[in-house]
Order: sequence, then structure tokens, then C-alpha cells
Amino acid sequence: MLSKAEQTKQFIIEKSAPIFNKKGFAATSMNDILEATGLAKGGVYGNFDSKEEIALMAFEYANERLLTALADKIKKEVSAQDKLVAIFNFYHNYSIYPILEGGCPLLNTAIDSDFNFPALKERAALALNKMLGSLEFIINKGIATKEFRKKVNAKAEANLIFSVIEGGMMMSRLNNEPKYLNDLLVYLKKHIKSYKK
Amino acid sequence: MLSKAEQTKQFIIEKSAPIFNKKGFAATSMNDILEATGLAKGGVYGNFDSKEEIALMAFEYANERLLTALADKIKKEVSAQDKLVAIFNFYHNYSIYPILEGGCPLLNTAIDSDFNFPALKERAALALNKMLGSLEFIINKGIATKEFRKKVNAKAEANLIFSVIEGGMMMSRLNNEPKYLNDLLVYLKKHIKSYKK
DNA sequence: CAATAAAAAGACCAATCAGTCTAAAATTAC
DNA sequence: GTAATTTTAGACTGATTGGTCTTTTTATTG
Repeated sequence: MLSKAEQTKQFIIEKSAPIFNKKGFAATSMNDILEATGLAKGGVYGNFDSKEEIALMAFEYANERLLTALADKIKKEVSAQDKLVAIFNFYHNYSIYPILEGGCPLLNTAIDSDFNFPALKERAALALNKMLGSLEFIINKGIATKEFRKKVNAKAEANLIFSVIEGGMMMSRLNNEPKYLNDLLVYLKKHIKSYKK
Repeated sequence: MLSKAEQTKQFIIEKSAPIFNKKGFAATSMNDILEATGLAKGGVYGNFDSKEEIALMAFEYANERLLTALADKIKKEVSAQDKLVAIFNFYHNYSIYPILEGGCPLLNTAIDSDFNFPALKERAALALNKMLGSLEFIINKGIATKEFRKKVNAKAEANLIFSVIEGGMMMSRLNNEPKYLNDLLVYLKKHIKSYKK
């Protein structure tokens, strides 16, 4: 059973994560967090040392939420192609219906932390590389089971897929128009067919 | 001839643009701008109404700098393919040697302005669509001159190219490693060969 | 239920925020 | 070169920032 403090800590993280994801670190004030949680200063600073610490844990929480939801979709599929398609479907309409308010925590945090918050940037980089590694792993497994051609460059394809998704995310969000990302997901679905023999 | 005020205004924009590009709007303080320009409050507020106004004009300046540098490279080439390759070469090592300190103003501003600064988001969206339009125009011209196959979807390809570039930019910056974007540019060079008959 | 320990409230703090205003300085026009 | 005008300096303001500390409240334990 979680102690009261642990419950409150988790509660603060869950309430502040969407705020940081939407507004970024600098534009999010402690007051925003107090309002969102309904707590007073003592309630927050009794559980966290600083705004930085909350932001770090909020990012980890946001990223875990995304990874869990994504893993759920992937593990239902057997073939490498179906797993990749499941990922693409996961991102369908993501720009308007994200797992966490504010869009993709990875993209947002990457830009937000750069030049401002090295510790957070490090965590975001770890999250990015975990994501790229997962994609690479799926493709490599497809190669190992002879589903995909041997000459497919798993690492390069993982980078391509994720750059298209994140670039499409940026365009869709900036234009308030999910079509940009969605169309790119359709392209990716076609593209991975070229992996097949 | 520019009046003293107009000179100062331009000077403030040029000095503050890299700061906004690096740190974003909220994390950039007026003090940062005073330090960078060596001016006092009166010198800045005599030329601008608010920090918002400076940020807006700084973005326009940053974007123009990028477009001008890019246009220089493009116009030297004749064929559509060479123009596209020139764009890809332009972005080679861009994550570490950007036109303006801080990376791609479009990507940075897109994320930074979202939920925080609607007027700036609008300008960034205009800049994005201008960029996508230029890419589409080049591809369409390639089709018109029979350099590219008629069935190439110019709009879709423009979106793909730019999403790969911006997604690759994010990955390269987050990992402090130009290779991510550079490898994707190599991929794009190969990819556009498929436009040819 | 009582005693103890843990957690939260909220007044308070110094620092910093964006922005104002008047006086001084620099530019411009004649 | 001087008078009129524009531009800039910098002290100042009120609001807000992140964070502290004591007091009060709430959990927890026996």
C-alpha cells in the first residue's frame, strides 16, 4: 500500500505532466501546478525538492504512459509487419488525440530542454534511443524470421520511420490538421512492404 | 538610409533572434536581450511595445535568413533533382552548424509557440506552408518538364521530405549527433531518384 | 482511542519578471 | 552650428517567480 506521501507524489506528477507537456518547463509555473493539484506550496514542496524534479518525473511518467499504450498494441501482433503497422495505427490522429495532452512528450521535451535543461534533455535522449531501439529490434526480428529481406538496414529504417512520425507530428500540430501525419503513416505502411521479399 | 531607430530595431532583432531560437519565448528574459544588445530598457522599449513583438519579428528574421540561404543554393541548380539535392546538402550538418544558433527556427517555434503564443504559432505555420509549397513547386516543375514521372504526388512527397528533415533534425539535436539527420539526407537523395522515369 | 509521526497549509521571502516614465544624450533638420 | 526632435539611459513599479518555514492538520501506529 502506498503511503499518503507516495500517493500525493504520484498525484502531483499525473496532474503536472500534461501541463509541462503543453507549455514546456519555463512557461509552467509552480502556481499552475498548485492550481491543477489543488494543493498548497507545502503539499508540493514536501514531496519534491524543486520544479526541476517535478518536470523530470513528469516526463518519465509521460513517456511511460506512451510506451505502455504502444506496447499494448504491438504485443497483440505476431509478424514484424503487423507490429510496425500497429505502431503506425497508434499514431493515427495522434496530433489531436494524444495519449497525454500536449502531443508527443518526446518531441516537445527535445525542443524544450535544448539549451535550457540538460538533465531533462538527457532523459529525453534516452527515451528517443529506446524508441529507436525498439523499432530496430522489430525489424531485425522480421529479418531473422525471414519475413523481411536480409539487406534491409534495420537501424536506418528505424530512424527513417521515427523521423517521419515526429516530423509529421510537428506539421500536423502546427497546422492543426491531423492529415499531415496521417498521410505519412499511410506512406509508411506502403514503404515497409518493400522490406518483404 | 535607415534612421537611427530603424537601425537599432534591426540590431535588437538580430541579437535577440538566436536567443529566442535557443531558449524559446518563456525562457528568454528581457534581461537576456538587454545583455545581448548592450542597451538599456529605454533603448528596447522605445523601439518595441513588448517582448512578444520582438519574438515575432525575431522569428520572421530567422526564417528569412534561412529561406535566403536556402534559395541561394536552389537557384544555382537547373534541374528539379539538382534543386532537391541542393536542399538536402543545405541541411547536411545543419544540427551542428545551423544558419542561426539554436537549430531550425521552424521546428523550435512550432513546439515553443504551441499552447503558449497563438500569434507566433500562426506565423510559424505560414512559414511551414511556404516551405512545403516551395518543395511541391520544385517537384511539380520536375513533372512538367518530364524530368519526373507524372504519377509522382508532389504534395505528398514534399510533406515526406520535410517531415524526414525535421524529424531527423530533432533526433540529431537531441543526441548531439549530426549523423541521424545526415543519414536521412542520403536516404532522401536515393529516394528522389525513384521520381525519375 | 491516544500518542506520535508525517504531511500539508499558507504566510512569507528575496529575486526576477515585463514594462513605465522622466531626464539626459544623441541625432536630425535647418 | 544650433534648435528641435528623436532616441536611449536607468531608476522605478507592481506583479510574479521559485522556494522556505512554522503552524496546523491529517495519517499512522500501538
